[in-house]
Amino acid sequence: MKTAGNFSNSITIFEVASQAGVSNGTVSRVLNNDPHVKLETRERVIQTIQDLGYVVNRQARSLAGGRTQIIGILVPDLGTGYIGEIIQGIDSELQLAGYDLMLYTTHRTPVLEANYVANLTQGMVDGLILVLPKNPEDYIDLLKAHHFPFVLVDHQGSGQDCPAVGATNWQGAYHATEYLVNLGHTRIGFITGSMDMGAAVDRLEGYKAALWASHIAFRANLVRESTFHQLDGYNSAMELLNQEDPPTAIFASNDVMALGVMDAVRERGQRIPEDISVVGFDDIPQASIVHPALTTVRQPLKNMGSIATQMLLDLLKNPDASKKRIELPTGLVVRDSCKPPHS
Amino acid sequence: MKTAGNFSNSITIFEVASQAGVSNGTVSRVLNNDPHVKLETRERVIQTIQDLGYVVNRQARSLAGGRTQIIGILVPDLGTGYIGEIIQGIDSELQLAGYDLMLYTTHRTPVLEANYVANLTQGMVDGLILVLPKNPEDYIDLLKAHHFPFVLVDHQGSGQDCPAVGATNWQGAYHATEYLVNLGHTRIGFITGSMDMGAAVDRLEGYKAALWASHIAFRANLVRESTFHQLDGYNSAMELLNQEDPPTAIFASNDVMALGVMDAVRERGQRIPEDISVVGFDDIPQASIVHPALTTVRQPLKNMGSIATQMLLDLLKNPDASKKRIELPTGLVVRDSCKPPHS
DNA sequence: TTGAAAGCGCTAACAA
DNA sequence: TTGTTAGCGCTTTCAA
Repeated sequence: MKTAGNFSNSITIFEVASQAGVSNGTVSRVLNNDPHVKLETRERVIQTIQDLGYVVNRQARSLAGGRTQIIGILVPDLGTGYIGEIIQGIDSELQLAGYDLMLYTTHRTPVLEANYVANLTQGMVDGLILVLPKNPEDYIDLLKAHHFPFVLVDHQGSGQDCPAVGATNWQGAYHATEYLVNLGHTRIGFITGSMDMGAAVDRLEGYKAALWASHIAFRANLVRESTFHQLDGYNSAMELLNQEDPPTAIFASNDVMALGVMDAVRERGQRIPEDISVVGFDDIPQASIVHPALTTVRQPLKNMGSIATQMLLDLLKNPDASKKRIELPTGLVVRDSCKPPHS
Repeated sequence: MKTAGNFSNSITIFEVASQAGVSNGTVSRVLNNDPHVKLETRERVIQTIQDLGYVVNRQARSLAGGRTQIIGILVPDLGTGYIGEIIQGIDSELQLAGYDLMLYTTHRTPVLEANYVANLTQGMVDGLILVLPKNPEDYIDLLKAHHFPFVLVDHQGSGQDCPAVGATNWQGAYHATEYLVNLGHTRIGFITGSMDMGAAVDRLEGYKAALWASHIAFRANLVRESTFHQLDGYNSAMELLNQEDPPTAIFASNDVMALGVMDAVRERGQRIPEDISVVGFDDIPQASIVHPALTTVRQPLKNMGSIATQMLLDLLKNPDASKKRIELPTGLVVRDSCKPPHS
């Protein structure tokens, strides 16, 4: 069955060749920047290409062993602005380099993730960007063994030594906690993310370290293990605030949970920041929109996306490029959700 | 140059054929659900496919005139949750049907848009979903002439008679305005979207109709032409509120602008909803998060995405399927941003 | 510096 | 019902 859709009038490399009075091989060389073409010939071919409005057929190129000029990207989902920001960074960089983007959502299903990886690497894409992969161990070895170019975004590669870009989670949490301490808070609640993710662990450690540096004793009852989701942020905050001697400030491991915390505080009839200070992590678009605007640790999400892409494109050009992990600095964005505690 | 990345051990249709003791043609038939295969043979082939872990090479299939099982989707950008919601609907439906998704962002550049369309239709994808296209006139005729399957999302095809899914903009605006009128408002400000988009026009008309039905005179000075962006929503609101005899309620043509309106109201030291009521349009995720939660007209974005996808897949199966426009109902979501005007 | 030609893995027409 | 084979449009050797 012939594809219903193909535009039939697409012109091929052979038409270009005959128009320009050369062979298809020469056109191909021009297309691929092969230096073995006389300048004059090259120019004539390029002119013909433009005149005819020729565009390469990527399936054919790929099939013949070339590249697809497609980068695959695996994301857990698209629900939060968080992922959207990262994709934007990836997308703009790819567009600059003339690559296309194939998007896969795994919905946090490890099986899907592994399947996609297997499929994509069969020639569907030239490289892979894995955003917040769930079980990278399952296939990273495979990817490495086959020298398939890939970059991880925002995953703490535990021991796995491979190209990745992340943010300085530990430092970010440290600074935010320090900021609250400097405001005068001593009972600072902390809500963790999913502790199976390295980023969540690092943020907790940053919090602990800042307390320690300020000679404030760590109190386990001020910490709640949670999941990065809004409702769990809400519930954790409720638990934190309902105990005797409750915290005067709450630091949530991401903005989405901080939003949940704000709901909880309001529902208890308390005010932000007068009664309770709230800090988040990520700086998603909503953070500046909520009222009061949320003080949070900024992750340079768009940057993380574009830098990961640059790393990948480098890897594509030069497979032996150094494959190191890059940590982008986080920064505290002070808005309106924190104040000194009232005695 | 051989692709650096391809997993080299990928097995072909010929290996499957020889393992199963049939010809490649038969395997191909099984792969494409051709009925002309003996049941027994089919089962044997399927078994071998599974045993060998064979997956089709889509470039080859496409090149040979088959389908790619890839759907292209063109979106203006990824900045707002709005587009993300639509993509989610598309994506989940595609995943169900075993299609892959190729994502293109046009950044509202008509040139890019037209280029992409031309490229994609050269066999790169089986069908196209155009989300909020900017200048569809440029290529819709082309697509139609070549019988290339496509669906428009949320664009008012002005006269163009082609498959599309949108929402009932007129009705939504009518209801929201009516709601404000019923609360007792008579001076209702309105901020339009980009008037080159059909949806913006329809919303304005809905607003006018509701006023008319309530015997409230339309006043041009209560309307500001704007662009769907937050900052313009803010500026328009400022203008609206700074005139004498200002509105007691403002209806913005989308949520993002409504957020801008809220900023403006607050900056003027007024309260929402006590002093000024605010209504938006879309029901993006932020709408329920802001404080006070925004009363808005819900567009079933995710649904629009999935229904558009279903239409496209239908079109793929049956190119003669009816190509009509579908309007999904909008609904008013009442939250906390409106109150009767205080005398 | 160029041309000729052999595939890449698949589909689909044509035979058998 | 099945096998055979000619492409699809390109890249890339191998010769010239």
